[in-house]
Amino acid sequence: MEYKPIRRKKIYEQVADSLLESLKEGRLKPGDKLDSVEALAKSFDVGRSAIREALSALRAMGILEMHQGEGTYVKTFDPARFTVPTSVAFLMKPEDMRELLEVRQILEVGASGAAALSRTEEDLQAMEAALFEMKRAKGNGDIGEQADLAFHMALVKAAHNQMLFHLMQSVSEVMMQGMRETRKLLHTEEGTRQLLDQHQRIFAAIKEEKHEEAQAFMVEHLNHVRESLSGIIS
Amino acid sequence: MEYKPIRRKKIYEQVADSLLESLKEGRLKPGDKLDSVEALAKSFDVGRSAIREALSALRAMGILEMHQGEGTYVKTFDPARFTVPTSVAFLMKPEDMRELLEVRQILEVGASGAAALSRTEEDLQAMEAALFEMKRAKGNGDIGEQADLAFHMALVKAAHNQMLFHLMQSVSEVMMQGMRETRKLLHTEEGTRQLLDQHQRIFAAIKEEKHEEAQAFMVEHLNHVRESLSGIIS
DNA sequence: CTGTCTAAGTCATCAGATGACCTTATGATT
DNA sequence: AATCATAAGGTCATCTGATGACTTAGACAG
Repeated sequence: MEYKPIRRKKIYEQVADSLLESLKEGRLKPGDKLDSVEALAKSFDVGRSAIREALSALRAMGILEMHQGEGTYVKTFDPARFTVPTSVAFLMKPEDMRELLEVRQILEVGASGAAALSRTEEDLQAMEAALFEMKRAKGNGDIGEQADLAFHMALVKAAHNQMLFHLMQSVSEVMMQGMRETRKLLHTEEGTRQLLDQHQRIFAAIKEEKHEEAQAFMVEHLNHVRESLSGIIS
Repeated sequence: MEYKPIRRKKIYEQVADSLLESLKEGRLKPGDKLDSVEALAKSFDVGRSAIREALSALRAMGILEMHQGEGTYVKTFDPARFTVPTSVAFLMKPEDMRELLEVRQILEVGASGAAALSRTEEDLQAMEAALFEMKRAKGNGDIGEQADLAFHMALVKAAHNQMLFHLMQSVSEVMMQGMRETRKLLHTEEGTRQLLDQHQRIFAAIKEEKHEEAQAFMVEHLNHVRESLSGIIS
C-alpha cells in the first residue's frame, strides 16, 4: 500500500519555494534587490519570522546575500559555489571514504587530461614549485603533505575549469577532514621519494601535452596512494 | 594597503559555528537529540530567534533535522547528500555551461570505467532496457531523451558508488535545467540512430568488462554530444 | 490488553520593540 | 567648489511574549 506523505509544508518552505520560482521564471534576476522583510511579510501575508527563515535558507544555499541595514540581494552565479558540502565530512564512515577516494580519483584523472591540454607556462611553474618544495621536505610529514597538496591543486588549476577546480577542492577538503592523521603516514622518507617520482612523471606528461600519458600516470599514482591507505582506513 | 575585514560575526553564525564545532569534536553525534530551542537559547544566552536561525542554516546544510513537536536531531551521513547545489542552475551563463559539460564528461567517463569493473547482471539489464526504449523512440524527442537519460543513469548506477551516483545525478540536473529546450534537438531521427549506436558500443564494452574500451567509447560519445551542442549553447 | 484522552514538551509562527548598520540628503566648514 | 559632520530614513539583527500545531508518553476506562 502507498500513502501520500502527510507532512504539511512549513510556511518558510513555501515562501522559499515561491522565491525560487520567481528566480526560475526570471521575475528575479541576479543582482536584484528583494523587497524588505516587512514588505515581503505583508505580500505573502505571513509573519516576518517566516520570511526570515526562508531567506536564511536561501542564503545558506548561496542564492541570496543579506546585508544588514541595506537589504537582501540575489547573488550572481559563481563557479566557486560549485562544490560538495564539506561540513559533513566528520559524519563519514570508512566505507564512505572508499567511495570518496574513487570519486577523487575520477576527478583528478580527468583533470590531468584536461591540464595536459590547457596548461600554460604559469601553471607549469606553479607545479614545478610544488615539486621543488616536496623534494626539500624529505620525510618531513607536514611540509611534504603541504607540497603534495599544492601540486595537486596546481594541477587541477591548470585544467582551467573553475567548476572542476572548486569541486575538486571541496572533495579534497572532505577527504582531509575524514582522514586527518593518516595522511602524513605517506610522507616517510621512502614514501616521499616514491610520491615525488610519480608526481614528476605526471608533470612531465602534462608539460609535453601528452594527455593520455598524464592520465595513465595519475591513475598509477592514485592507485598507489589508495593501496597505501587501504590498510589504514579500513 | 590591506585592511582586515570588519564584518562582525552575526550571532546565529557564531551559534552555528559552535554547534559544528561540537559535532567535529564528537560532543554531538549523528542521531543525537539537541536541547530544545529554549534550552539552547538559555545556554548560549541569546534569543530564541538567533538559535532558530542557526538551526535553520544547519538544516539547510543537511546536518540537522527539525521535527515539529518532537525536537531537533543530528542527521546521519547519507551519500545522497553528496551533491552539488542544483538550485543555482538557472543562474548559469553559457560559459559556465561549457565548464559543466567538461565536468560531466570527466565524471561519466570515470563512471564508465568503474561500471565495466563492477556491473552486475541486474545493471546490464537496466541498461539494456534503456537501450530498447531508445530504439523504440525513433525520433520522438521526448521519449528518446528520457531513454537517453535512463541509460546514463543506469550506467552510473552500475559503478556501484553512491557518492558518484548522486554527484553525477545532481550535475545532470543542473545541466538539464540550464539547457531545457536544446536537449531535445539531439533526438532527431538521425540523431537518435547515432546516439543509439554509441550507447550500444559503450554497453558492449561494459558488458565484456573492458573498462578502457568503455571509457574510450564514452569519451567519443560525449565529444560527439558536445560538438552537437556547441553550436547551440554558445 | 486495547483504545482513548490528557498533559507535557517542543517546534512553528506571529507581532511588537529595540538596536545596529548603511545610504543619502542636508548643511556647515574650509 | 570640495570636504566633512550630522541627521533622517530604510533595513536587517535580535529579543521577547504569546499562541497554535504537533508528537510522545502516560493515565485511564472498557
